[in-house]
Amino acid sequence: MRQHGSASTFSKGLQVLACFEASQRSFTMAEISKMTGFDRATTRRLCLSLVETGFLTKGEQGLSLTPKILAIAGGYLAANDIGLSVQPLLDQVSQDLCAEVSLAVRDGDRAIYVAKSRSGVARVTLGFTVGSALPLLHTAVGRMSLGGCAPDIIDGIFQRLAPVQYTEKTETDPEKIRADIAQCARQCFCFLQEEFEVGAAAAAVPVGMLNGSAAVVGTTTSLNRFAEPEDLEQTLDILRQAAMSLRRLSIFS
Amino acid sequence: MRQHGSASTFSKGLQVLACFEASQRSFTMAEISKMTGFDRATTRRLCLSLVETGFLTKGEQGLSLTPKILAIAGGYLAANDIGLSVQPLLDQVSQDLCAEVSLAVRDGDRAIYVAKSRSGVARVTLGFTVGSALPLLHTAVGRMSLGGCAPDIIDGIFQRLAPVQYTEKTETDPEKIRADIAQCARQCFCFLQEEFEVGAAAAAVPVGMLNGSAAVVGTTTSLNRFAEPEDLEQTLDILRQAAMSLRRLSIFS
DNA sequence: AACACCTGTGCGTTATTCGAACTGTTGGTC
DNA sequence: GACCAACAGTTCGAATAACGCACAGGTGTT
Repeated sequence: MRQHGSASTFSKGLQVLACFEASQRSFTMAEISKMTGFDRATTRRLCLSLVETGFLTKGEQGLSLTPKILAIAGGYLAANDIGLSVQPLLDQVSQDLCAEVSLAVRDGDRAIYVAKSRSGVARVTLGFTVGSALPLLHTAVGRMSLGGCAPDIIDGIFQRLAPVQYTEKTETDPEKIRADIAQCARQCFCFLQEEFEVGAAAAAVPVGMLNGSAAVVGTTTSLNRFAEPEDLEQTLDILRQAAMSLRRLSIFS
Repeated sequence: MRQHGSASTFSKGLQVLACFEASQRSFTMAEISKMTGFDRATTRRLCLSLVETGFLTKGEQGLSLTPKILAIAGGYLAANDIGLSVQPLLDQVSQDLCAEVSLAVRDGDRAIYVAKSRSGVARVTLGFTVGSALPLLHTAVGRMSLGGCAPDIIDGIFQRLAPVQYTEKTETDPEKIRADIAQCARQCFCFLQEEFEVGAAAAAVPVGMLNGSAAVVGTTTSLNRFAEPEDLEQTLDILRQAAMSLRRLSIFS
């Protein structure tokens, strides 16, 4: 049931567009019809509109996104001054840490990377980019972004999201995850090992709010990077300084 | 007049969404109505749909994009394997060049950055990010992406686009720009100084086609970086090697 | 040949959308 | 305080865009 006064056909169309978040090279109209639950003819009309307006291209394998969607994403990044103020800072931090560093924000039931830097000397990459969506419950940036949320928000998230077993080390007990989120909030950092990717460790610290979304800065690297206890402290120190520098930018509140 | 069998309301809505490419922090419905030419009530309904579906948020200053659009852009990047295969390569090249390096593709009447790397030691950044849209006629990546286009495509572009005076050094004579595009095609590189940004020089070389769009790899740096004639040759050599490595990836054809 | 899957098309029906007109709020100026 | 500009919210009758069912065709596989 849509709110009075909006456009239901447009809303349906946006659901079709959102199907392309899945990292699939191309989709058939039949697949999209199944994903959205819309009638085949409805799906076809909406897909044709996306092709006409330049958001999709129609190839032999099916429908694919064009770079046009990137241009709108670029509008979000420019509006939030990511390129001029956040990126150079992350580039410096990545150099200091010799690891991938990212700024992520919570968007509904996931965390999304809005900036990312990886110096040439960093060895590990999981292939994430600006725009990558990460699970809230199983990543350092995800849990840290929940750290400042009201209990009813957290309750809602646990109602909608079931824990997922990404690796053998993934914690899947909801109560333990909740407790860890609360601890992250108290200690102002999150550190996870191999919960989301085998062989990978991740740390995150809170930054503040970016245009209404909780923002955190984090790093992902290989496990052996944290062989000594003081390795984590050193990393967190650098991330905290990064967060402090980020907070000085006018885009955070 | 829409093609038979597509959805005009959805197409209108997508025009509203496309307004947010402009790097403005927020927009009023009145501004969007002016930008699109739609009736105020129509604009309002379409905007409400974007808010309901989570693409926009409504704040005191007006409507702003949420990170949701980034997630779809992330789908494009993941579908094209940008994070796992292109980005590490650009990171390495950026380290080698000590400069910002980007992969751009032509999308209609502009070039869009799909990947970008800037090592911590690079001094210059213009603040562009993945998603930044650059003019075709006045940037190295833009002109180089036109290098492989058929004459009718180039004719169409010159019919739709008038040259713009970005700096005192910007070439605005269409015939001279055409001649330069042709020369870029012959010599397989483009090098421009201060045509788009004062104090900046840019070089680009072609890569191939990425999902139907012409892709080029380029670098932007300060003018004094090319004080000696052999400086450009060295940069082009590195970019050409990068292009060769990129072409080995299965995503280019 | 049969089957599964995907796509394209026509058309009667109706739900959605449109846009004009009216109303309300806010901030700035005099 | 009055007035104005700009923006936003709402209603509703009319028109049309969109829906979805049914039919038809193409392609690849067995």
